[in-house]
Amino acid sequence: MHLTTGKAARICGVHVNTIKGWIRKGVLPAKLMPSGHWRITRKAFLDFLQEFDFPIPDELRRRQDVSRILVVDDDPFVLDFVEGAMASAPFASEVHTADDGYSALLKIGHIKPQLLVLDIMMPGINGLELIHRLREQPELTGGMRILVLTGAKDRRLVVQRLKQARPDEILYKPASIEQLLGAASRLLGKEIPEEKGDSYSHA
Amino acid sequence: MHLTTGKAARICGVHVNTIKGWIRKGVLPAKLMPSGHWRITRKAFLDFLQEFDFPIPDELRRRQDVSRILVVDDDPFVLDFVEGAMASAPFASEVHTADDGYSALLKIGHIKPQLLVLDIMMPGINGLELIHRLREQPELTGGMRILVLTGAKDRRLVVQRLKQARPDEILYKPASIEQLLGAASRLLGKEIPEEKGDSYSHA
DNA sequence: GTTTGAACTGTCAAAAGTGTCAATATAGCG
DNA sequence: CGCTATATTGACACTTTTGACAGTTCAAAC
Repeated sequence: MHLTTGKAARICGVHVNTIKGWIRKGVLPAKLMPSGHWRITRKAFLDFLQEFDFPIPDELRRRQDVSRILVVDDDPFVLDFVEGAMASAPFASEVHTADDGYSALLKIGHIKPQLLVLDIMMPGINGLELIHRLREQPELTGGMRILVLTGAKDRRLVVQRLKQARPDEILYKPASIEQLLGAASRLLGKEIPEEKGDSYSHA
Repeated sequence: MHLTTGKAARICGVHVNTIKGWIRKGVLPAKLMPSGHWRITRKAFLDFLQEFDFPIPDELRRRQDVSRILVVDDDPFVLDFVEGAMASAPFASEVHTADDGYSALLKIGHIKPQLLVLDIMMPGINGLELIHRLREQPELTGGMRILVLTGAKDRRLVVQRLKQARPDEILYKPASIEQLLGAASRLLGKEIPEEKGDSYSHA
C-alpha cells in the first residue's frame, strides 16, 4: 500500500537521503507518519516515476488496487473454477461468490465488485431481470462490468433477451480458463502483459 | 464503537506493535481494559486519522449514534409517511428508501440498516421470500430487525406464511405514526422516554 | 457451561527508518 | 579550464518499525 523511503530509494537507484531531499523539496509527494517516518502512496510514486522517466518495476505496476470480482452461480463447480482461474491471472483479484440472486444483490451492494460473473439460469431470481435492475441503479453499480456465463443449451432460448439486457460480455459454458481470463482482463481494463512491450498505458 | 489494536493496525497499514508504540507515546489515545487489552474510541481514532492524513474507511465514517432505516415500498406515499414519522422520532435516524426488492437488497448490503421496514406485497421480488433470504445471510444482515408493513386486505392471504418468515414485527396498513414509532423504537432498542398522559402525537 | 480458534498481550532483537553534517559528484557559466 | 552553486552520497548516533515468541483473553459456536 505504502512505500518507505528506503524502498523508493532502491527502486530509483539512489541514496535514501536523496529521496528525503526530493520529499522536502516537494518533488515527490509523501505523507508524514506520527513518528516522523515518511510513507509514499503507490499512486504518487507511480506518477513520479512516470514523470521523470524511471523504469517502473513490475510488482509496482501490477499490485495496483486489487480487483473485486463476484461470481454468481448455483453450481459450486463453477464458483471453484472461476476462483481458480482468477488465482492464476497476472493481476491481483479478490474473488467473492454467491449461489443465488438474493445473496448476489446483497454482496454487490456491500463489496461493490468491479466485475460480476453471472450465470443467468438460476433458481429464484431471473438473471436477465437482475441485469436490468442493476443497470437501473448506477449509484451503487456504476462502473461494474457484467460478464454473463450461460449454458450452451440456453443459447437459443435467451439470446434475444440477453442482448436486450446488455451485459458487457457473454461466454458460453463450458468456457476455458483462457477465455475467462481474457474476458475478465478486458472488462477490468487489465492488459495481460504477455508479449506486450514495456509500455505503461492506462485505458 | 471501540477499536482494537489489530483493527487500527490494519486500517493504518502498520504492524500491531507500531500501534501499541503510538499508544504508549500518547500519540493515539486509548483506554486500558481491566484485562490489559487496549481499546481505542471511535472518536479518538477518527481524530487521529484526520490529523495524520490517513484515509478514513467508510464503515468508520458512518455515524454510529444514528439509526439507519431502510423503507421498502412501491407506494411513494408510504415512503414519505415513514420518512416523516421518523423525522419526528425522539431519536436520530437516517432513512433510506427503495421502491422494489432489487434495489432494496443492493441498499441493504451497502448501508446495512439496523431496521428494515418492508412491504411484502411488491412487484418483482416476493417480500416473504426476501425475508427468508435475508435471514439466511447473517454475515450481511446480522442484527437487522425487520418490520413488515402490509395491507389489511392481504391479512388472510399471507398471515400464515408471514409467520413462517418470522419478521420481528408486523403492522397492518393503514398504520398510525404512533404505531410506527412505537415499533421502530422497540426494534431499534430505543426506549421512548415519554411521561404518561400526553404523548408524541404529532402529525 | 465448555471448547476452540482467532486475536491481543509484552518482550526482545533485527531491520530499517530519522536528522545532521561533511565529503564528493555534477552542471552551468564566464 | 576553473569557479560556484546545487545535488547526491556516506557516516554517525539515535529512533521507529517489524517479526517472532509464548502466554492470555475474547467471542462465537457447541
